[in-house]
Amino acid sequence: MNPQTKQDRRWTRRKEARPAELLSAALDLFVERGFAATRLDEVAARAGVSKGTLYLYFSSKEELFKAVIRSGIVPLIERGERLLDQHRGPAAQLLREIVFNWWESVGTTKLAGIPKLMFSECRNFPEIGRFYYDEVISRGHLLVQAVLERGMRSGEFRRMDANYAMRVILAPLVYLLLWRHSFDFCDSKRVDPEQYLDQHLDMIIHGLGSRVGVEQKGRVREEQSGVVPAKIISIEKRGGKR
Amino acid sequence: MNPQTKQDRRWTRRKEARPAELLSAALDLFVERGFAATRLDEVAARAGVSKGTLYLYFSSKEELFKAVIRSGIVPLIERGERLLDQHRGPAAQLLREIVFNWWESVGTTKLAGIPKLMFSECRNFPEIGRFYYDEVISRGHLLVQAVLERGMRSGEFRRMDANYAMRVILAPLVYLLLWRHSFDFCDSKRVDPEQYLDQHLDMIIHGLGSRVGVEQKGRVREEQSGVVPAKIISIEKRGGKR
Amino acid sequence: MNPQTKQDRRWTRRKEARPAELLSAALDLFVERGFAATRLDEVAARAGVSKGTLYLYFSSKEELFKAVIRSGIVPLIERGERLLDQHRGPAAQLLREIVFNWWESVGTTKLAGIPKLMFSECRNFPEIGRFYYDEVISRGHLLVQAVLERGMRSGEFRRMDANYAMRVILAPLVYLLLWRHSFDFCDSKRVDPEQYLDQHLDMIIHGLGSRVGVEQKGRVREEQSGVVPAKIISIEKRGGKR
Amino acid sequence: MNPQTKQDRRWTRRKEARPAELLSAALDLFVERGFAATRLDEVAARAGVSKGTLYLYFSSKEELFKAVIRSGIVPLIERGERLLDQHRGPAAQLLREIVFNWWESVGTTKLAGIPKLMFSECRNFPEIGRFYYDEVISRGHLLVQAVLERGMRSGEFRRMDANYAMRVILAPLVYLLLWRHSFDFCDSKRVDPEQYLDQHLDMIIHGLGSRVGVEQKGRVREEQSGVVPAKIISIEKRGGKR
DNA sequence: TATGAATGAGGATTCATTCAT
DNA sequence: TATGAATGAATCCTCATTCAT
Repeated sequence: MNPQTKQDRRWTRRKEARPAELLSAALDLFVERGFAATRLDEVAARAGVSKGTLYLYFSSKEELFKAVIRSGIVPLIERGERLLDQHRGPAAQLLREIVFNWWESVGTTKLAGIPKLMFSECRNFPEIGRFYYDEVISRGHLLVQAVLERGMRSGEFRRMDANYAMRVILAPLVYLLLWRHSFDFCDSKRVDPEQYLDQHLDMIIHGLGSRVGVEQKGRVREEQSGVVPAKIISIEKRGGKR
Repeated sequence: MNPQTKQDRRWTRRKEARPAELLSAALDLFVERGFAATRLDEVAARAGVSKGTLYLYFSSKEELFKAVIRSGIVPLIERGERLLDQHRGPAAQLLREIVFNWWESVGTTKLAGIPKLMFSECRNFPEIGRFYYDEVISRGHLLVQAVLERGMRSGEFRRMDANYAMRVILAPLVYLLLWRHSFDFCDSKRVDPEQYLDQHLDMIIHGLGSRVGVEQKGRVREEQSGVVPAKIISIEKRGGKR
Repeated sequence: MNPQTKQDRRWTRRKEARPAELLSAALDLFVERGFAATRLDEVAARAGVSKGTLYLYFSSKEELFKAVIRSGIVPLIERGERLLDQHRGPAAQLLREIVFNWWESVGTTKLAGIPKLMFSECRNFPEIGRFYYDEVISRGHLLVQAVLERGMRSGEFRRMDANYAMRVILAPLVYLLLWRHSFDFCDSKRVDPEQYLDQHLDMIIHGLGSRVGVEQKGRVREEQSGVVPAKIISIEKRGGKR
Repeated sequence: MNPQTKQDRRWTRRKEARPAELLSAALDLFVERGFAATRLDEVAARAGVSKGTLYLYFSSKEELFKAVIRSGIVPLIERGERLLDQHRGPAAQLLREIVFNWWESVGTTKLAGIPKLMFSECRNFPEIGRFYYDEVISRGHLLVQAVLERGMRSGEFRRMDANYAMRVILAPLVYLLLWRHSFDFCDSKRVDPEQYLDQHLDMIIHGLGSRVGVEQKGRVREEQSGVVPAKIISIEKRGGKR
């Protein structure tokens, strides 16, 4: 490999790498500041190029924004969908796998900022919002709902409205990402994401209630004795109000 | 009382209402568009005054923003705290009460937009973020944590890390507000908030697991003895990775 | 008249005068430099306001341009059309009147720059070009054509293609304006517009031909007999080429 | 001659043609859009080269502009001057010949766009304007003036101020070019240039007046003897105003 | 207190020009 | 010689802020 070739390659790589570098810088700043408050100067500076260069690759700030979103979502859901197809075994296990898989492939990467960004901006860019909804959110919804339905069919989970249950289950996952890109910096108690996810899964599967006693069903923890009349832990729905 | 007086009074009322009208208009727009993308022109127009008038009440856009946040949070938590103090009975009941109370007093009002706003902007206004964290979030955290701890002390709830459990419980509540101010408009399935909250409370208390069989169900943790057919619903933690 | 009133009036006048001042400044610069090379800063500065003020009255550079053209053409042709309606007497006289009237009301004012501007820019702003064509040029054409036809009907002018004749007659008039806004500054010989117009009218009416013959004078119509020693001044058309 | 050589030759020809191709493309665009609104990108694209290549031949946009003008004017006038030298016969004939010659050699080529360009830009590039004035305009002026003077000396034309007459005669010629590069596209009536030029020459030579009477030919002016129904066609100068 | 005209700093975007290949 | 990626000065336009009335 002669120097010429090396040069070429570096130059070429450069050119091919540019869009990705720019998208990365833009993602950071959009997530941090929001669309409007992000200056293209800064994006360019962070990517190590001049302002003008940006326009060689993206024709406007809004196009850059769209590209950031588009480029960030491609693989997000597919992995989960594959897991759903392949998994044999308890639905709870599948759920756990999906959740931690998602955390690894999304939660620990920069892509984790995209939900924060989309929640902030989807009103200003309804078109992109809808795109994101269709490509990511609704697919995520379907995925979790499918898991729930599988569990209900098998009798592993009790019967419930899968749509609502799905939303309640997803909420803490997405919320984790939102939190980490907003108030986390105020939070005196460092939250360990995996422990948080564990807690979430645990609670979803088992609930809060302690289930001692014979018939009872919960589970028992070391310290807990407790003869608990289970009624106590059921929550009466309030009288029909509203 | 002569007409003049009446005029005066109306005028006065008007004058006194101004800041509130402005704050209301500003809240709407900040929530909808974010801080940067909100124009003071529009705020003024929506409040029915001229742009100049805004500056009689708020010395800058940022001050207006602060005022919006400040004015929006005053009563948010206090009600919950009072409930905590006064409540006697099962913790689950208390939790349910707090949740629906919060929904009524916050979720169904314009104040529901503030969390969306704060999540979007707290990185741009760390000072306000911290203020909001201290005045609202951490108090909410403490409140829920207190409920959990009460439940655990009484044996109604099983033992767990109250900090993590609290976060997992709060997440779907806040998430509901965020959703309603962002992607809700894309959502084909209209989500009924109360049903959603019901589902959330139910799942938190009882978990997903079906309680059909007699003995069935619980689960056992590694260290726990117990002859449990628990495999079915227990979720094995993945091998230590990470 | 109390001071208050005076103040008001000055203020009011100011506000009402602004657009006109801006249009005037813009016309100057557009004529001098063309659309693209005119900076709005300069327009504002020449009008004695800041850049931002411009945008209170015109929403973009192009709108300003349109407004300049529109505001400049209103009265241009009407006077001529009125003359046409009212005039009794020889068509040549009418023509002369129209020409000098036009010179006075347009040629000696800033409006004289508009044709130069439109000739330069009509390709870049075809819509405005067409507007100008419809409102000004075609009306000018019709006006002159009407005069010619009146003269031909009365026998004062000889028969000819009124469309072409009209164009040939108008050309030097418009050209005078174009010249004065372009090369005039290079021209060592100061050209007196009125003398130029005189020469034009004279030549149009009488032609170049010398009147050597004695009695000479009248005129002959094509269909009219007449033994004409016209060869001298007639120009043989070249052999059919093209 | 081996293929290599052939290649070379073609290549060379290519290389030598480059500047001309660039000038041609630049002329088109400068004429169509004006100097400021023409982008070098487009010039290069139209010439089929990259933007960088342009700078191998012209060191700046302004230099390109100058080159366009310079290269476009070389032969414009010379032909007319030669005609003047060689012509024997009536001045009117000479004039006709010059006009149609000019039309053929300039009016029907791309060079016809240059006057439009110069009229638009000469204020922005006074130096080039003066150059153009000296090299083209003033020579054109002298040429026509010479013809007129020859005609006056020979008695073919009547006495008049040759400077003004020259300008009046030239105006419709130049105007034709300007028109064809500006408003022509709006013009519902397609104008045939040759017919236009014919009409122009005819009118200049003979005037508008109908020539009745037998011997006829000229025309009569007030001061001229002759029992003339001249009032009809003479145009009274307006009373001294201005 | 209320207005709204005026301001000008700030940011998106364009494009002539440079330069490494 | 030819390329086209990169640059950054220049310019349009926005909008928070001021201020005379």
